[in-house]
Amino acid sequence: MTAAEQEYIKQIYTGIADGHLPMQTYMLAELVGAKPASATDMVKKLTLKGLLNYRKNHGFSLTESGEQVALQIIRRHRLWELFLTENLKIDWKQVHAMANELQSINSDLLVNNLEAYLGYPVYDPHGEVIPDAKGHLPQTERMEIYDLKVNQGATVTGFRDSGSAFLAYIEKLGLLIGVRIQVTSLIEYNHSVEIAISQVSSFIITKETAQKIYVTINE
Amino acid sequence: MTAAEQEYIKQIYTGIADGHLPMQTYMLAELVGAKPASATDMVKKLTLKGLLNYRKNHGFSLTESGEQVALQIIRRHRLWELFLTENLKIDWKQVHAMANELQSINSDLLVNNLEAYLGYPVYDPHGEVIPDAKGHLPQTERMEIYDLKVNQGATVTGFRDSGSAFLAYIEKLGLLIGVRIQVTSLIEYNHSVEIAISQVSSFIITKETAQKIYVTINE
DNA sequence: TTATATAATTAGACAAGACTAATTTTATAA
DNA sequence: TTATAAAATTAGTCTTGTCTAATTATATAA
Ligand SMILES: [Mn+2]
Ligand SMILES: [Mn+2]
Ligand SMILES: [Mn+2]
Ligand SMILES: [Mn+2]
Repeated sequence: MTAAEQEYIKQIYTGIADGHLPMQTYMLAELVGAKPASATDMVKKLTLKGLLNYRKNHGFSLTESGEQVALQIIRRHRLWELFLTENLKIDWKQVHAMANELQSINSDLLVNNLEAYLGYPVYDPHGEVIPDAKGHLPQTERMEIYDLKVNQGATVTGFRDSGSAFLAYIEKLGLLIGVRIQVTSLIEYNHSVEIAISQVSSFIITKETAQKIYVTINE
Repeated sequence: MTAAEQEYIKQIYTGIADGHLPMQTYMLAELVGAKPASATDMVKKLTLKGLLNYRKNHGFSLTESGEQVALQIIRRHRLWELFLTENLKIDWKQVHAMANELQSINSDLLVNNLEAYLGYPVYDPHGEVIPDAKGHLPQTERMEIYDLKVNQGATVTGFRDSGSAFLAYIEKLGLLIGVRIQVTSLIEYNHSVEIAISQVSSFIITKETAQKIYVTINE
C-alpha cells in the first residue's frame, strides 16, 4: 500500500470512530487535506481493493479487512509518536506530523521491535490507545468532558485532536493528561462548559473543546 | 526533495566516493535499481535544481550544494541504521533496507535529537562514518584488505557494501568489525588474497571482496 | 411537487517517476 | 578513416495522486 492510501484509510477509521458513519466524501477530503474529487478517486480505488464498502453518492465504511489494515497503520503511527516524545524528547505538539511520515513504513519486524523497546505501551502521548500486533485495541471506559454532570470530578486522560494548535491551547489551559478537573457549571446558551482545576483556576471551554477531551471519572 | 531524488543523490555521492568520477548514467541506474532512461530524466532534473554538474553524454558530479545535500541524507540513513541495530536489535543485514525508507524524513529536529539519543556516534553498524549536523565527515585513515602487504596484520573496521547477501557472506567468514586478520599470501593469478584470522582459520577471498573490507593497520 | 443548496461524481489536465523502443553519441578497434 | 559496440538520450506510454471546471444526484424547504 502506498503512503497516500494508508493515510486515507487511517482518516476513514478515525473519522468513523469520531461518529461519522457512514463516512462522506467531503468529510474525508477535509480530513486528508485534499479536494472531494481526489477523495472520490481514492475511495473507488480502495473499494476495488476490498477495503471499503461504498455506495455511490451515499458514503462508505471500512470492510473487516479495511479495519484491520487501519488498525495496523494507527498502531505504527502511535508507537512512533510515543518514541518521539519519550525517547527523542520531541514536543508532543510536533510528533503527530512526524509520525505521519513514519507510519507508512510497514515492517512487522520494525514495528514489533519498536513496541518491545517502548515496553508494550497502551497509550500514546495524546492519550490515544495503541492497537496490539493483532490489531486489538485495549478496552478503556472513558468519556468526554462534555458528558460530565455538574460537580462531577474527573481526570484528563487524552485528546481526540492531535493538531498542534489544539494541543497548544490545551497546554495553555493546563489541561494535561493526569490533571484532575471538575465541572462547575454548564452554560445553557451555547452548551459551553465551565471547569475548575484543583479548586484553583476556573474557566469556560466551548462545546467543541469539551468534546475533544477524554476524561475518566474519579472513584 | 522527494524520496526518489534523495536516493539518487545519495547513490551519486557514494558512487563517486567509491571511485566513479565522473558518475555515468548506466552506473547510477544500476545503483538505484532503475533503467538508464530513468536515470537520465532524474539527472536532468537534479541539474536544474543546481545539485549536479552535468555534461550531456559525458557524466556528472555533485556541485558543492549537491554534496552538502548528500551528506545530510547519508547522515540520516546511517543514524537510523545504528538505531535499528543498537536499540531495536534488528539484524545488521536488514537495517540498510529499512534505513532507505527512513532516510527521506528530513527534519533537523528529528535527526539531531536522534543523534543525541544515540550518543553522537561516529560509525554506523557497517563501520561507515556518520556525517555530523554540519555535514562534516570524521576523518579516519583506513585502507582496504586489498591494499595490505603479505604478513601485514590489521583489524577489520567496516564494509563498503551493506547489501544483505554480502553481509551474510562476511558473517559466514567471521570477518566482523574488530576481528584481527593477517594477509598470508597474494594470489598472482587473479589477485585474490589469502587471509588468516587469529592464526586459526585461513581462507581466500576475491579481489572484489578484498576491496570491500576496510581495515586499520595494527600498531 | 418543485426549486435550491449541498454533496458527489466525471472529464480532462498535470507533475513525478518509472518503463520500452528507437535513435544518437562516443570511444575504440580494425 | 571507418565500422562497431557501449552508453546515453529521446519519444512516447503508464500509474499514482492531485487539481479545476462542469455536471449530476440527493435531500430539504417552500
Ligand atoms: Mn497522531
Ligand atoms: Mn496521538
Ligand atoms: Mn546503508
Ligand atoms: Mn551502513
